[in-house]
Amino acid sequence: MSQFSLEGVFNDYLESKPIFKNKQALTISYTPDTIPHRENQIRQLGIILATALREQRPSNVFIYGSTGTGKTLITQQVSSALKKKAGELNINLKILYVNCKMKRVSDTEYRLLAYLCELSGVNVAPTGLATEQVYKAFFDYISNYDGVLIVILDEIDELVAKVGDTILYNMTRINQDLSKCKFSFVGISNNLSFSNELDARVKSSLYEEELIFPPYNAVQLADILRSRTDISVNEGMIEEGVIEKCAAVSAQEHGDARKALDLMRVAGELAERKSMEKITEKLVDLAQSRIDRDRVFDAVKTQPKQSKMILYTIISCFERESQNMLTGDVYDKYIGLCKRISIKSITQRRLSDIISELDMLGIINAKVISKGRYGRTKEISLAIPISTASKIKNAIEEEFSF
DNA sequence: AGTCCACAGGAAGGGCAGGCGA
DNA sequence: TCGCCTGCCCTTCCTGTGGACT
Repeated sequence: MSQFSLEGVFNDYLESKPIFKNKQALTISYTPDTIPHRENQIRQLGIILATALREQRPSNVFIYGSTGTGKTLITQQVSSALKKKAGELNINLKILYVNCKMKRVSDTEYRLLAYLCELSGVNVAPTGLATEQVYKAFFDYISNYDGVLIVILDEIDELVAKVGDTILYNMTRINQDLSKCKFSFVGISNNLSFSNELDARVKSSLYEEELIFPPYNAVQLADILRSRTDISVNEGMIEEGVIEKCAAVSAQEHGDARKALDLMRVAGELAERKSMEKITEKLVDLAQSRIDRDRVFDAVKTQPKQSKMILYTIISCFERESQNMLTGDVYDKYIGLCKRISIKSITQRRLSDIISELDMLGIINAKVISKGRYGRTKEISLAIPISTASKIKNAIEEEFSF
């Protein structure tokens, strides 16, 4: 048996030249001092919100642009600058930021209101009360607040998809009953056609001002990457062409700066792990498949048991036959599996919903097709490489030990 | 042109768990 | 402890549908 030496692993690591000097600067939680190619948006948002510095109500703003175009970053930067200035001028300004995509924050109207109450320092039970009561608690707080209050709802499209737009309607009406508080509202959305889904009344009040964040192109992404790698990666650790490659890959994915930063960070981590001297283009490829795989694993992990069983069924069939399946086929196979391992099965109606959910997560592709006389159904295929799918299948097998 | 299949997917509601106030 | 509320996962019942077949 060969002798494994942990001491050796540590020494190798310590002897190799570190790739990063400040890895944090390549994560989304990092707020840089300057944001390249967004000067215009920063100025526009600043002008709109500056009204607060005269203790007047800023217009409601709606911001939209694809993922990783700097919407959140810029909104946060402008808000903190505004708060600082308001502090200097002794102006009462409160900004409540909510990311509607966060689980257990805005899955329901109730939870969002409870979260807003929590941010405002109002004590509200996380469940158990009538929604009306939580509305009242929040509105009471606002009516008594003497100053400017700005609520920022990030990923507002997710909120509306989950709970509808009633809550937005109620929020936009708040101002009519306020005397002391100046209340305004910033909505941020990834979905460019989001406004079409809104009630006309909500739209007219929410869209007092509109800001658009166009996707970054490859050249701009390379600039952003350079400014971040300057502070995060040690000099000479990036092979020529790597920054351009990360930028090009991300530019193809709707000009997503977040993706570019992730690629660079993961490629750097891989280089450190492999004790390599530089981040190479090959590592960027590897990083990309690693990121895709992790995303899928995380999505599957949080699914309920029956979703996992259905995904298991689909993957098993693909391993055997590697051809597209129909809803009916999946259901038959799923029932067979449930019988074999003696678990309770769900109905085909529910299975149909779960298939749509797995489709939305990007794990499978489910397309509604008509086979004429032979009915309408969904054609299902895997949206991830079969090697990743097999790993997921093994993880599910282990979890339920069958 | 009408029929018919195999579902899709909306609506309503059941059952259970978790959490709260009285 | 009890009643009440919400969230989640699920069922039942139902209507709608695209296009091959007759």
